[in-house]
Amino acid sequence: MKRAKKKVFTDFMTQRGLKSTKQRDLILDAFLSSDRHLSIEELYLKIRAKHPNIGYATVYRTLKLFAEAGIAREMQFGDGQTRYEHVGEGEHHDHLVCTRCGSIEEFENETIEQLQTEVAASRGFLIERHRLELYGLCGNCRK
Amino acid sequence: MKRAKKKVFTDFMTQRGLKSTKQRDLILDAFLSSDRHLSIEELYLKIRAKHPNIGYATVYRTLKLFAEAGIAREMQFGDGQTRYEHVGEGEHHDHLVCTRCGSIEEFENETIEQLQTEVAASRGFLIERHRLELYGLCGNCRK
DNA sequence: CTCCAGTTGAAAGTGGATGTCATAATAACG
DNA sequence: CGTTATTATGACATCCACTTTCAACTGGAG
Repeated sequence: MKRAKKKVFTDFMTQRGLKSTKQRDLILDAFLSSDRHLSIEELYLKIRAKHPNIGYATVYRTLKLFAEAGIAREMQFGDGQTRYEHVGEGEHHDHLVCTRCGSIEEFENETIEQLQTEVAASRGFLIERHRLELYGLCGNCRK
Repeated sequence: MKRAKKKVFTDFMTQRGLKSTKQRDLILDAFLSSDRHLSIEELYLKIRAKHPNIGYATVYRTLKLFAEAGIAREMQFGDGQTRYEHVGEGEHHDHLVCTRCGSIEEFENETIEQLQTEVAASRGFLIERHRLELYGLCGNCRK
């Protein structure tokens, strides 16, 4: 899976005539081996710990590249920071965001997706993408 | 309906010991008589057209007040601006956002809400609020 | 090895939101 | 009605999370 995404990214780079660099390899590794939903800042600090001479702008630009390459997706959960999540082949999921501890779980529900399509169709609306987030208390925080 | 919201707001102001001012009245009128989902900037410009000596900060602060009073709600649709929508008594709805013309329609679907609750329950998650947005092309823009 | 297009990191720039503060306006009181 | 204690306003400054700029620095094709 990591391998697969690395391949997707190198192919993307080749196809666009972009270069492979130490920094990009580092950032890709850090991204793939991280929890999902890290912000630029978080990933930057994480990498920075081991490689103090990497710039914020590079992390920023590289994450954008990941998004273009289709291995990452930008998300906003209302905390004022853009977060990047991993994207698998055509996979989609929605989120449960804990308002206390900030943890983010994922879920999928085919029936909901189906209903969304119906609602849209009844308005003549063509869905390109959607976002569904449930905010509240996660199991841990309810105790 | 406008009357009702005005009352809610004046009650809120009284209860909090806040003053009634020309500016607040103006902004409230403009807000209530506007399309839904205006950004601060949009409402500011709209008011500014008739009343050139009103400040952006006043609009900003007043909208925050509306939100606290419960007659408005802050929303983010990913265009980098905070938008304020009208809120009725305990009412809730989701959004269809056109990625071409930017128009925003609303819809409600009880079944989807129900399914959300079930998904959350199965994870031990307690929903406080949610957001569901469908992005795509509206009827007009598909033509 | 050379050379050039692509990269990097530091620093400056942006845009929207938010804070500051002297001045102005409200509303309660005398 | 004036006075006065607050509260509100508006111009401006600041913050913050990106986003762009640019001179110095590679990667890799030839």
